[in-house]
Amino acid sequence: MTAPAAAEAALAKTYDPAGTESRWQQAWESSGAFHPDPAAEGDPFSVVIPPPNVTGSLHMGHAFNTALIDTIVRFQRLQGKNVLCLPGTDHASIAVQTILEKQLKAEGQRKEDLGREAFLEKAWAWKAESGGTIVGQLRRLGYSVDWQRERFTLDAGCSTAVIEAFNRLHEQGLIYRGEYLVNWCPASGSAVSDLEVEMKEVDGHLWHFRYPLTAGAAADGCTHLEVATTRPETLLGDTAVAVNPKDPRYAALVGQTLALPLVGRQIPIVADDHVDAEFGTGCVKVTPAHDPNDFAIGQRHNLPLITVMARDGSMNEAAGRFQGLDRFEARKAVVAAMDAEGFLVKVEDYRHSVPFSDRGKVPVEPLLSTQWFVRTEPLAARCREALENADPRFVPERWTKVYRDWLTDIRDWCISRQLWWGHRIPAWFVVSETGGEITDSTPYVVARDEAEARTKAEAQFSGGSHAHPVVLEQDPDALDTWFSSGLWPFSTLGWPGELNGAEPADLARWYPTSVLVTGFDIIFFWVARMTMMAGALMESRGDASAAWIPFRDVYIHGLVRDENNRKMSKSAGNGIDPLLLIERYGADALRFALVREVAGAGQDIRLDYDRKSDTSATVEASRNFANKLWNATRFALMNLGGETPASLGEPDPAALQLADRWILSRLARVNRETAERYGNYGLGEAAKGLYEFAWNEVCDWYVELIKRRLNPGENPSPAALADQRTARAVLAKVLGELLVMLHPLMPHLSEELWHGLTGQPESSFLALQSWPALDQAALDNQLEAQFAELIEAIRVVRNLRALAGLKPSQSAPVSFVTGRAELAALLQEANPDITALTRAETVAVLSPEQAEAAPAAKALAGVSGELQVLLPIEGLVDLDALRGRLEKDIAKADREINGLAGRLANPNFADKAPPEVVLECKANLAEAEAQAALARRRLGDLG
RNA sequence: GCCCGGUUAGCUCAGCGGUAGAGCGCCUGCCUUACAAGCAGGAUGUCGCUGGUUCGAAACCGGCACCGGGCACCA
Repeated sequence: MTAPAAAEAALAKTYDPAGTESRWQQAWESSGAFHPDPAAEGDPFSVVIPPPNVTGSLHMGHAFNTALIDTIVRFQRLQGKNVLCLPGTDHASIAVQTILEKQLKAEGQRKEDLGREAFLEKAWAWKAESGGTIVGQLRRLGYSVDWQRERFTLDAGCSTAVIEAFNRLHEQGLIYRGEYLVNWCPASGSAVSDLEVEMKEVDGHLWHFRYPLTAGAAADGCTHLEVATTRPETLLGDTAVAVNPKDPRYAALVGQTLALPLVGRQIPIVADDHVDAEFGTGCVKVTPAHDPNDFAIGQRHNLPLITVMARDGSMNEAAGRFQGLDRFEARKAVVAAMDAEGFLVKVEDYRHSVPFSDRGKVPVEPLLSTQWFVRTEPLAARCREALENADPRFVPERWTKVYRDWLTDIRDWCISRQLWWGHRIPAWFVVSETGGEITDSTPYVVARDEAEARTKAEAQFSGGSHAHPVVLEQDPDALDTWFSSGLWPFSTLGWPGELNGAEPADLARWYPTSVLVTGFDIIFFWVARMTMMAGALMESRGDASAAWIPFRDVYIHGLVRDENNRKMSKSAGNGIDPLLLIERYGADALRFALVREVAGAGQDIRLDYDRKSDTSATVEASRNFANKLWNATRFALMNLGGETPASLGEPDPAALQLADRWILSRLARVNRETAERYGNYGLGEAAKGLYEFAWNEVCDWYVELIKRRLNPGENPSPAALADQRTARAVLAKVLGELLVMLHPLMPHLSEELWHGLTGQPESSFLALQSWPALDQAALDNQLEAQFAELIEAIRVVRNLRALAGLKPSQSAPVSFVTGRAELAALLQEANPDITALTRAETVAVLSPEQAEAAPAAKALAGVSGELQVLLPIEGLVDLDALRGRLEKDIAKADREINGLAGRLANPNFADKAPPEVVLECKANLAEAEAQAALARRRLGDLG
């Protein structure tokens, strides 16, 4: 019993993806199909996936990203490349810690109650659960990644990489520690980077205050300056008022002092260009410790920094009587006090933007704090240089500018976070120097481990002797998640490897990676961080940017939006669980739907979805396509007589019929186009092209055309049997190659059907086959054009039959009239096909002369080009419908004649347009005129 | 304020110099032995507005309008 016969018996009428998908997922994984050997043959092709955060479960955006990456890597595998697709997850320091703290809070606890160690245990437990869910979801999508190489940004290997990277950057002076104004998130109790701050428009107020001059009154009688602020509580930390140096109103006052209300401090009036004389009163209160612009003014004028707020967002001792109040209460209290003491001039409603913390969802507080920073400009400069060689190459190209602009005028990156979950900073404070405590002035050493830190510290602080043992304490802070994510393309490949050893095999083989596929929303967070890190750390690979840049291409895709065009996100609560759609329609259907929607260059995709029923018409359409392929294969299995593409062999070119040559030409063309599209990130076009070829050409026409040949009936002649074999061979070839081409998009279904069709054992995989060779010789433009005419002719007949109200089962005679010998020959050759596809009683092909000579019977008539189609079925004809049809034809031809004639009548057209365009235009005009004339005559015949 | 997308059939989108397209939805007729998750046929558009370039513009250039996004930000 052959495999196909078994499959035939097993094939149900409709495709049921559930069992099929899990079966192949297990077979691929257990066989190690996607576990490549770095020593294996084939050009390397590698992708590291964007590691999803272990913050819960995957959403549709991940499914989209997965569908794109998997399509690409599966295609490259079919191209014979040595493909590595490496999976993993991200520890998402701040996001996960926020979730855990929220959980603790619900239980009435704080993390401090647990202690660091117990808290981290909880975090690892969370990671195990969420990571497991995510990995399960990725498997359900059929992701052809190497699970044996799965990584986590906080695993041992990544930790080694992070420590090494931190040390090297520190040694190169690219990491420093210092006190600066940072974005402080009171909700998470940590500093955050500029990228984690989001400006939001809020309705607030602009309070106008009067600050009195210390000197009483100036020469012009002025006794005070008026300032306006949106943040009254910060006035407690004011150390100056600034005016524009060119502002004549205040020129005389610069250098004088003001008495700061409520506080009484004397503060100077300074002149600074930052101040816009046109805005408000032209006077700005300056709070260097609580505002980035004021900080800069303070630097320029050497102003003191007075911090009036604590890290939890409450006012500190410097705030005097306001100490202990939360910042928002303090705001009210300060305003009330100012009003009471007569300093409040007025309050205006004012809409302005306020920086919010992405995670904490509260306004961030610019706060003076000692933190670790990465000096970004030298790293960015190296990346900008690389960009001159198009490293990396962005697809679509327009993202290059976004990336370059961000790398220009970049600010230093604050990398320390006051968090526990994450990579602990590999710096040790020599607390024995500062009385056992970490203060801003405690010296520190950066090292790879505590032993190395001790050696370094002893060398520095105890003269190398053990007489005065140093006491070390590791920095309690953790690193920004993106620090470890920034190392992802090489930390996952084994970097840094053994000390002084050769490069790890994976790194040597697969670095740089071939392409990074990700959404535009993390170009700054992630893409640029990776290129900057690589620029500093991959120096051993040489100076040429192509050697160290972590990916040759960056394929940027859009976001998945919901049915209301909103970005799908967990917080908005409008996410769609991919598993729901997978369960309903299958992973292949979901993947195909997502890729098919992507066609445009990186546009967002809108996935239609009915939340009441959990259905999606888009995904359903793809499911239907899967079912179509299923049935096409089922048809083949029922008609190949137990043979396979291999046993049938290549069809004999001499035996090919018209339809065979046509479909083989189309197959070759689709092969060429599809390979090109897959290779150029034209994934949506590849999907659409295959969909149309499979459904509209193979199923609708080719299969219908060969049914007759596949079933030669009782006692077939040897010629009929030979022709049956030819049709079988072509069908098997077309279907077999189509399945290979579809495999990157619909891996499970194609794998299943390919096994059914080829009878290959379970241990052999379509996923590891070769892309079908392109049959150049089969390409035939002229044939494809002719065949399109034949299809059109058949359509006209069908249309006329529909007009006549003929039942599909009723047969009717058909006549074609054409003056073109080639077309006549084609129609003759296709006579049996036409008969079959139009239920023709007889098919006659006549020249115009012959038609003229014959007595003009009442007939349905239609035209296609200059071809006339006649259905002489007097009596059955609905004359009005027929007239309507002819009038429509005439109107259409007339419109065309008008347009074409008008164009030809324009002397400029004949002079300036290319000759072939003019000729084509004339030909089209002649045809349209002939068509109109024919239709008019037929209309006249009807009386 | 600066930058980037988008505006084409009821919906979702392709087309990006030579006579307007697909899928879904809609209408009509069909259970034709692969598939009703199907087959055949059909209807549907001042291609946002406005100038210009061109023999010819949905497409190229300018302006405008509206929608979406990013960056910066004046207290």
